[in-house]
Amino acid sequence: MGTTKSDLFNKKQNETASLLKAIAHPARIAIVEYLMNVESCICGDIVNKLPLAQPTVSQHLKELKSAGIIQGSIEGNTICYCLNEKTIQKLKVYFETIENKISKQNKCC
Amino acid sequence: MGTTKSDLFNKKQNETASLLKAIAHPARIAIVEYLMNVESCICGDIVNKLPLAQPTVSQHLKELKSAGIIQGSIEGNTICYCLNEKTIQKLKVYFETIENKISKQNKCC
DNA sequence: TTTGTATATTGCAATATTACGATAAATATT
DNA sequence: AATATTTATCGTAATATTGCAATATACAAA
Repeated sequence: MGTTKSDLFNKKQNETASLLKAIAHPARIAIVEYLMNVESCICGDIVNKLPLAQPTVSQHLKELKSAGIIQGSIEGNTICYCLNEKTIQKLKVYFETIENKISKQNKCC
Repeated sequence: MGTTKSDLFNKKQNETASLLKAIAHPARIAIVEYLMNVESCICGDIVNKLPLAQPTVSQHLKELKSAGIIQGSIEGNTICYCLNEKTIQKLKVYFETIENKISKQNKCC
C-alpha cells in the first residue's frame, strides 16, 4: 500500500485533498509566505531564499504550480512567480464554510 | 531521504505544514465533511460511513485528533466526535490573511 | 462471568515523498 | 561562437504514508 484509495471518495474530496497536500510542506509554506510578503511578483532568486538545493526548490515550485497555487511566467532568463489569488481564496472559503456550519451545531464535546 | 528538513524552517511554518498535512487526505477530508454536515456531534459509526477498514479509519481519526482538528470524548462504549472550531478558524484566518495581503500587491503574472 | 460490540494498537507490505548530485535545456553576455 | 547564468529533469537513496489482517483493549449486556 502507501497508495491512497482515491476511487473510493468523490472528485471534490480528492481535489481538496490534493490542493491541501500541495501546500502542506514547510518548504512550500515558506515559498507561499515569501511570495505573500513581497510587494510584487518576484523574478528568480526564490532558490536563494530557501535552505534547500536548487533541484529541490525547483521540484517544490513545480508542485505548487501544477496545483494552481502559484503562477510563473517566463521573463527572459528567469521566471517571475506570484500567488494565484483565486486558489488562495478557494481555500479560505472552504474553511470559512466549515466554520459557519459548525458554529450553528449543538456541541457535546 | 523522504525526510522533510524541518529544522531548516521556523516553528510556525512547520506547525502550519503539519496541520494542513493532517487534513490533506481524501479520507480525512471525508471525515471532516461528514462531521460538518451532521447536526451535532456523532457518537461512533464514522467507521460505517467510510469505505475503508476499521483500523484504517481509526488511524485517520487519530491523526485528525492529534492535530487538533477533531475532538473525541468517550461516551460509554463509543466515542463522540466533533470538529474543533478553533482549529478550523485558525486555518480560515491563515488563508484570509494571505488573500488580504496579495490583493494589495502589484501583480505581474 | 461469558459474550458481544466498539475502538485502538501492532506489524507489515506496497507505494509515495523528499532531497540532491549530475546533467540538460534555454537564454544572456561577452 | 564560447561562456555564464538560470531553471528543469533524471536517477536514485532514504524515509514517510497508506491500508489492512490480526490482535488487544475496554466497556456493555446477558
